[in-house]
Amino acid sequence: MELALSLGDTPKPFSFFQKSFDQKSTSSDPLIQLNLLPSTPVLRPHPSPPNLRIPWLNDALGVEPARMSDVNRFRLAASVEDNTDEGAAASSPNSAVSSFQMDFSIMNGNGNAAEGATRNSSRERGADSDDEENGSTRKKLRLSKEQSAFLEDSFKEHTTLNPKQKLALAKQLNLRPRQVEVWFQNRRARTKLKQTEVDCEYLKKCCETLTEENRRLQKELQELRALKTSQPFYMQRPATTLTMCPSCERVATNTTGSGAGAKQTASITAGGRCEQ
DNA sequence: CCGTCGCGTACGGTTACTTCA
DNA sequence: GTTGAAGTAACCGTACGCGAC
Repeated sequence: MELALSLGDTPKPFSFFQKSFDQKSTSSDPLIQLNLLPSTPVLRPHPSPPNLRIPWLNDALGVEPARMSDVNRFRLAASVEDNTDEGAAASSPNSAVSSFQMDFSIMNGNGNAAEGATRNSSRERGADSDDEENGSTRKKLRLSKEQSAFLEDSFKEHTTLNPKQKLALAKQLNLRPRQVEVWFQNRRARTKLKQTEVDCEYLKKCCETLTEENRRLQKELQELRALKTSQPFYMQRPATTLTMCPSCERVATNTTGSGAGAKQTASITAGGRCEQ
């Protein structure tokens, strides 16, 4: 039995980010890709919102910037300074995303406007009262489906982010770089957890197979012993040895003569292979 | 060349919050 | 309306790599 772990398509080159970011590539990132998810085309339109703009991609494609009307946009003004926690790189004039805006208004899960409003309000609350106010309480805001989907897409491209990529993503999704960072950390953890579950399942199957094989061998051994006791004339026959065939792993007799006993199992040739 | 210091980041573990049945 | 489980954003402590000194 062979159970190969194939958890996704072959690792793709990091074309997505690499295009616009430093061509020299921050090679400090080991490219280990665990694709547990079904393989998906890199530039598929779904589930990314239609007017979600990938700056380094859309710039190349000549796509118009989208307007942003999601509650998260309220963070935008602040987020520019907000990037204080990650340095000022985000406000770099060379940043490909400096003028980027996005529109999350079309989304909000399940098409449920009320739920969306609720989510948004809670998110807005969290966002508005973010780190500035009381740094003591932990705020947890739910990422929108579109934000999550976009992060997922990015994750499929690369499971780790260099600072530029992080800033760009943060800006694009109107999140703090720290949020993007945390999301990727958690996502890697989830991937690893899933991988562990898959491994466990595989080992479990292996265990079952070995148990079954053991049962079969025990039974075979028992039969051979029974055969031996029921046919005492064996003792008078020339010496017979039991040999395991290396190719088919079946027990075979290696006897110097022929007889009733030899019919029960295969015989081993000089080359050590059985002849069945 | 070697030690160490600071910085950034990844990771494992945990907590706190949200959602849903 | 309440509750428990599941999912996940956020945090903490630690380890490691890397460049500067």
